[in-house]
Amino acid sequence: MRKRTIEDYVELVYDVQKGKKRVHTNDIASALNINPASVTEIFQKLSAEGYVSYKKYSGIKLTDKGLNVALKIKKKHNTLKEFLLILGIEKNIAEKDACEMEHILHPSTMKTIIKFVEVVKKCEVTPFWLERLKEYVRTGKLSKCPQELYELCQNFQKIKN
Amino acid sequence: MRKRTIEDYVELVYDVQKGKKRVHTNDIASALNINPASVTEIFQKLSAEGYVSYKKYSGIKLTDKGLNVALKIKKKHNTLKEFLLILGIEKNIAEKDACEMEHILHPSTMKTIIKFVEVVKKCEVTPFWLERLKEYVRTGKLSKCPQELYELCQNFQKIKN
DNA sequence: TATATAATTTAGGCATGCCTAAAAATTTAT
DNA sequence: ATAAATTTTTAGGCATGCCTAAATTATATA
Repeated sequence: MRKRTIEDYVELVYDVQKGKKRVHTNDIASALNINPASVTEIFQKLSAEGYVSYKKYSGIKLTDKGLNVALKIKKKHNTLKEFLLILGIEKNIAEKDACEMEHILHPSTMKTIIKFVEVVKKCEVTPFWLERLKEYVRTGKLSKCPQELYELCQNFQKIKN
Repeated sequence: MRKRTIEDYVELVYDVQKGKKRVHTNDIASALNINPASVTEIFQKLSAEGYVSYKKYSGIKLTDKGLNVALKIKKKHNTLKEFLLILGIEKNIAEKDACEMEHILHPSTMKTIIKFVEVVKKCEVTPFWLERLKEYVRTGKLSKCPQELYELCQNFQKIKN
């Protein structure tokens, strides 16, 4: 796996923190399958960089700074997952890929994807292109674009110019 | 930057190798802005894992195994870049994000994206949803879906069920 | 409240991916 | 063909992200 970033940890701490006062080394260690001793080091780093408040032997708690970072990433994560789900990616895979993508995409790419998701979600019917895509993924066969739709697009294109 | 993978190196070697017999440490070092001494180590590793043939002081050359890996990644890369360009992402950013995504996406996500690109490319007109998305990204305003298109989608949905 | 148990931290170690400086090999120019 | 310049490699170093074992602190129970 790639090197885990501060963001990864902050996000995880956020998730674990729900319904708890403080997050302990073991919580993170078992979530990541790493040694509690390693988590202590992570806590020290997170603390040094101001993402958590840390008191020896009593776990950590996100600071405002940490919380903001966590929320920002959670939002990215959710949007990306929605995006992948829209495309028809299987839930678990969407979850995992979103997890990776959230750290690497350029803000402007992220922005476009946010808009993409919004547009699709505002549709009251499943968009035709999406139906067609999913069918293609499923069957390997790409149905022809119906004449009416084709003409519709052409007309709109003309109007635009 | 994230840790560079074997794949990164193989891909780069492939690019540099074009129109040359062998790839030398300096080629890679200057491309990655790292020290030639570090590249020697990379060459040794690539060689040990069978991606390149390596003879001290005379550079490397991709083996069949290495070439296959390179081609597979190049293909992924191109598809992802096309995908991002379709969504309206700026060229340089699409290039960079594709570079990151190519290493992390699940094969099934990749497969869907390949189909997505194919579908859009087969369209003889710019799909309506795409026009609409781009306008939304540009202006922040999302035009209403025209009644005709809406009805069309509804009809197709009915037919399907 | 004393003690056993569990959680946490410290100390020291290992692999990796990079570095610099110096040694070795190759290439170029005279 | 030899000296000078260039390229490549080796050797040794540093940071980082993990590890284990042992020491320390906290908690639970008798």
